[in-house]
Parts: sequence; structure tokens; C-alpha cells
Amino acid sequence: MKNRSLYPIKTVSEKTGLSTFIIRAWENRYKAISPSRTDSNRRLYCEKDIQRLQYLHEAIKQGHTISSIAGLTTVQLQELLQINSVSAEAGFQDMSSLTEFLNGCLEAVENLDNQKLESELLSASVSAPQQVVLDKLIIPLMIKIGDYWKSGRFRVTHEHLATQVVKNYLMNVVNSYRQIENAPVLVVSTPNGQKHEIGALLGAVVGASEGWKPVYLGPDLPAEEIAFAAQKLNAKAIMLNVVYPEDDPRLIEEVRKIIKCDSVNAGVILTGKGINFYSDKFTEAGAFLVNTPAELRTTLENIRK
Amino acid sequence: MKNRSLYPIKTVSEKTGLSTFIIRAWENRYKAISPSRTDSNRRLYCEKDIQRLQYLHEAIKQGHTISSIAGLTTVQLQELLQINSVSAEAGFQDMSSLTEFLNGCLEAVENLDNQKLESELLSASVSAPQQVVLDKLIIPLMIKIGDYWKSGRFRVTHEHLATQVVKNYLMNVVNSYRQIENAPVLVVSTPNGQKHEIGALLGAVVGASEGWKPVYLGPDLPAEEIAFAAQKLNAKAIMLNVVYPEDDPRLIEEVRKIIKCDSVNAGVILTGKGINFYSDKFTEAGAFLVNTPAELRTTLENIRK
DNA sequence: CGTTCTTATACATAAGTTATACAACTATTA
DNA sequence: TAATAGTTGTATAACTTATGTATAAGAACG
Repeated sequence: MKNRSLYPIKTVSEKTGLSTFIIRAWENRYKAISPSRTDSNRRLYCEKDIQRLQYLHEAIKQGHTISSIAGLTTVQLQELLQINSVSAEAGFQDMSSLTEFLNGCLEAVENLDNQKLESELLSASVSAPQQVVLDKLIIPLMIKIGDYWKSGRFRVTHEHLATQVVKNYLMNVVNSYRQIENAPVLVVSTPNGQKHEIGALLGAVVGASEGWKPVYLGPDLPAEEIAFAAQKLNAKAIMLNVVYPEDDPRLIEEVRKIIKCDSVNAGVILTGKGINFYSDKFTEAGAFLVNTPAELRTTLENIRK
Repeated sequence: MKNRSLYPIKTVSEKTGLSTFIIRAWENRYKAISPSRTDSNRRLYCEKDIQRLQYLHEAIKQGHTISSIAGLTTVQLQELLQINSVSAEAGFQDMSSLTEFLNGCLEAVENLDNQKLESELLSASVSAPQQVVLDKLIIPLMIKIGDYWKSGRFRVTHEHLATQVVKNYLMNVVNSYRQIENAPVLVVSTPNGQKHEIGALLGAVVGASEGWKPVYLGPDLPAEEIAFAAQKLNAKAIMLNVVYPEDDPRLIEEVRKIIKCDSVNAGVILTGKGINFYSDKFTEAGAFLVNTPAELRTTLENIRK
């Protein structure tokens, strides 16, 4: 019961980012906090005290003054911080609020602040439906980052860091769906030479939301490997994301290999901007070309039958 | 009863990293520990005593003071450190139980069952302390997969799929640490040409557990990009993981570029199997070479000062 | 006999305490 | 608008406590 984890003021200072001066001043001047004391009169802070200080810190960052919030209970502080973030969303509905998140994400990327980027994504995902977050935040975000990169405003580093965080976010989204027994398997990957993963993961999310069991193999795999996985898992569909339309005749060959593989009994779906360059050859070979999440949904539904 | 081995204070000092002065002072001043004695009054420490000292040491690193924790029972210390008591009591069973998990993971990989692989990792991580999961499960797992691949038992697909899941798991572990404000920044990446990410992420976990703020940029980045990020984030350390020792003189050049960059004011730490191939040149250039998680911890601690 | 351990004492530094002061703002008042 | 008063973060002084480290003198070990 008594989780006696008590910390001295220095540790609290390090954990909250508040100077020891401030912490003492807030106690003396505003009774903002009342730590217990050792026999020798030293302050001892428990976890709750630390959390309260973090709330106070956060509220001040949001523009409140210490004198106006010092008297609030910790619960009231929580509400104060909640109300602020909710009201930001409540005021403007879906569209504009996600624009806010988008700007927040871009700012986080610019500052290479993966922590903030992640928290923006998470708060967005509780304030809007999954599909909206994908369409109106994740996809625009990655496009914007690409644009900024081309225009020289962002560097490779920015794109790299964002990719890591978004990938992780998307994988967690996919995992959050897992429950259905005997769901049809959807093998997800990108063909040899295609290193961008976000599109593939977006497809995996759609698949999961449609009741499939996505198995993400990672990017940049040879046809034989993808075919092997599809066979081993007895997959009903294979989804491949293609970003670069550059003239790579091997790409067609790779896709064709998978489709022609006798042991593979799965529909092959191609997604991504890169697919339209060769669209004829792909459809000819028997692949499904898909440009939007909505199309992907219906295609998956059709294959499932 | 138990064939308990008893150790003199010097051995205990070496095992725990605490000076003999400290160990005696903690006993005399705070009754933090009560070793048995020989007939001639010399201190004798059993395994449990050593473990207790290690817990105390760990708790102090986390910001507690010796006076406030010396009176806790060993179980309370475990709770304080959030160490699962089941596994701690199990003691030697640790090994075999993680072997179970390891086999489960390998089976999951063999069947390309990412879902099962993930759930194995998650169950392991609640039944053993983080560090043990990393040392005894994650690392051996990736090694085994590499071995199986070389021997032809696994294919690229297996390795790819496992990498995705493990990566995701490790990123979530890193994220679970975040609390300290103004923590020193640790930029984590792999140099140009190095595509394996697991080692880098393992380093990020260690960094996070030591109170740093790891910023993972993703793999395969040119020196300029890494230097840019380090500068922008005012990083205190840069950690680069190198797997392939193959003769790539550009690698040394890349690392040297980062170290020599004037605007970067960070210690450069190299990890991974690949580093020993060129160890002389790297140390010459001013990098810290690190081979084990323990070494990484102490190196980070030194740089932080 | 040199090494390691013991207790007791001493010391240095880090870190904590209160009280007071101060500078930079903000808000109020004349 | 300028003067004034309050707010708030930061700094210093003087002192105490906490904690790591060192020394001295003797005892035990191998």
C-alpha cells in the first residue's frame, strides 16, 4: 500500500525541470505544494507531489500565473489542462483541428522532437476517428515532409526521424486491431528496391480495420521471399506498396514473379504513387491497382469472397 | 541448508561497484545491510546481501537518497524499482523461463507469425526485468535468427519480419521511459551503409534507462545529417551502431567527420560487433568504443559529467 | 610479513534549510 | 502617462545535514 518512494528536492528538480528555488518559492509564497519532511527538516516529495508540480509547470507554460493556480487541487489542475486541449479541438471540428495537429507535427519534425511528434499523433488519434487521422494527418504529414525536403526546408534527417515515429505509430495501430481468429492473412511488403514503408503500413492498417490479419514483412524484399511468406501463411492477399515510378523494369518482373508463382494463391494488390507509371503492365499481369484507402477496402472485400 | 557461498567485502565491492568504504558506511550509519560475521569478526555477504546492495545502488541512481531507502526491506526495494518479484525470487529459474520464451519466439518467427512473436515478447517483458529481457531474450533471439539464416534454416523473410516486430517493441520500450525534463540528448543512428537497426535501438533503451533522452534518427545516415541533428538538438552524446566490419574505409571517414565537426559538442560512442575491426582508428579519432550494455552505461555516465 | 579487514575518527564536498535581496515584469493608480 | 505597488523568477548569505572518502591503529589471514 504505502509505496514509500520519496525523493529529495534535487531529484524532483531534475524530474520536473523546475529549479529548486522555484519549488521552494512556490511552497513558501503560494503554498502550492506541501511535501513531507525528514526528521532533519528536509523536504521529501512523493510521486503525487511530483505530478502536481508537473501539472503546475504545464499550466504555466500554457499562460496561467502561479498565483492563480497554486490553490487548485491536483484534480482541478488536471481538468484545467484537459479543458484546454479539449477546447482546442471542440472549437473547430475535424478538419481545422487536424490542421492544428498537422502544424504541431511539422513543428515537432522541424525541431527533431520525436517525443512531441509522437504525442501529437497520439492526441490526434483520440480526438478523431482512425480513418480521419490517417487521411487528414498522417498522409498529409508525410507529403508535406516530402515537399519540404524537395524545397530544401527539411533535410534527410527530418524525413528519417518522422518516418521512424510514424512507422512505430502505425504498427501499434495495426496491433491494436488483433483479435479475430481465422482472419484471412494479408501479406504486406514493398518490392525489391522500394524502401519507403509508410504506404505499406497504411495499407496494413486498412487491412486490419477490415478484419484481415496483416503480416508486415518489412520493406525491400525480393519476389521469392514475398512469395514464400504468402505460401507459408496461406495468404489470401498480398499488398505491395510502390513509391518510385522511376523506370525500373525489374519492378514489373518482380511483381509478375509473385503472381505467376503457382504455390501462391493470393490476390496481389499494388498501392502507392509509383504504380500508375506501369499501370497497364501490372493489370495485364493480373494485379489489382489501388489508389485510395476506399478502393483498397472494396478490393479487399472482393478478394475475400 | 543451502550451499550458500559467502563473500568478503572486497569481492562484494567488485561485484557491486560500490567502494568498501561505502558498504561499511551504509551498514554503520543506516543499518542498510547486516552481513554475517566470521568468528574473527570479518564481514561475510551472501548472494541476497549482494543483490540488496545492487538494488540500493540502483535506487540511488534513480534519485533516492540512501537515508530514505536504507530501512526498506529487500522486497520493498524491488517494488520501488518495479522489478517483478516473481522472477526475482525465481532466481535461477530466470534463465530457463526465458529460454522458453526464446523458443516461443523462434517458433513464431519460423511460422512468420508476427502476432505470436509480439505476444511472446510482451509476456517476457512482464515476467522478467527489462535488462534481463534484453540480454537473455532479444539479443540471443536476433543472434539465433542470424545463425539460422546463415545455415539456411531461415530465409530473409524470417529475419525481416522479426526485425520489424522487435524494432517496434524496442521503440515502445524507449518511449515508456520518458519523464525527465531537460534530460541530456542522445542522438542514435547508424552510419551510412549500415542498415541494421536493432543494435542502435538497444542502445537507445539503455540510454533511456540511464535518464537520457534518446532521439532515434533511423539507420543509414550520412555523417552530415547526424552532425546536423546533434547540433540542432544540442546533443551530449551520439551513439552509432556498426554491424558489418567488412572493409569499408568510408566508415572511418564518416565517423571522423562527425567527431571533427566543430558545431557538434557531443561524445561519439560506437557500438556493435563491427567496431572492433577498426578499433584503433576509431579510438584515435576520439570515439568511445563500447562492447556491452554495462560499458555503455558507464560511458554515458562519464560523458554526462 | 605483507595484505586485508576491523573500528573509530576526521574531513570535504555536496546538498539542504531559512531569510533576505534583487531585477524584470505586470497591473494599478494618480 | 508616469509613478507605484505587486508578482515572480533568481541569487546570495549563513548555517546545518548528508554522504562519500580518507586516515590511524590494531587484529586476522595466508
